[in-house]
Amino acid sequence: MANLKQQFGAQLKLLRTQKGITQESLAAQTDLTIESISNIERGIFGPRFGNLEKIAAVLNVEVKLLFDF
Amino acid sequence: MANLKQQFGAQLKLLRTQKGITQESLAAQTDLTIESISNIERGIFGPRFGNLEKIAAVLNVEVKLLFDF
DNA sequence: CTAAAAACGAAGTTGTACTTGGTTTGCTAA
DNA sequence: TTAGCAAACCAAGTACAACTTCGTTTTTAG
Repeated sequence: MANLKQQFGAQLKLLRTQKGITQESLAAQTDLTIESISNIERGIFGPRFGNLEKIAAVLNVEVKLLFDF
Repeated sequence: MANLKQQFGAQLKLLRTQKGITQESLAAQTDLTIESISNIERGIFGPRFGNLEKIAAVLNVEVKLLFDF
């Protein structure tokens, strides 16, 4: 896989779906839009540190797991 | 420790010093300024994904190790 | 003692994360 | 078929945190 954003996005999608959470639900709980979640998962852009923290919290995983690929 | 930026910064400083690399050298190799490296290590701000990738490459570590705390 | 390394502050710039609005596709089931 | 949900996708604009620049001070190491 090409770059870090794409690898991160794929890992996020994997963890999110494993937990049975929709993009819409994740978006609501992180104060992001569903489009932003979609863009992050597709590797269009990577989240800022503040949002990275929020995402990990909602998924109830350590941040490093999001980079474990 | 308070937030993700601070934890990340501390981990970066630890890994950098362990490898005997100066902030100036890391800055040069990542195309960042020494002040930016300093700010990242002190938790003032977190790096963007592109720079995160560069930093890990210079330190010759996987990105997840920078979040391993 | 000294020189290098790094902290610190303030103020400005810029890249990109993020939004908004809308369309489209894929899936599942009634 | 149709309805409805989840998510991909696209273009264009905004916002803000990352990043810079310049200068000074403090800490650390030799």
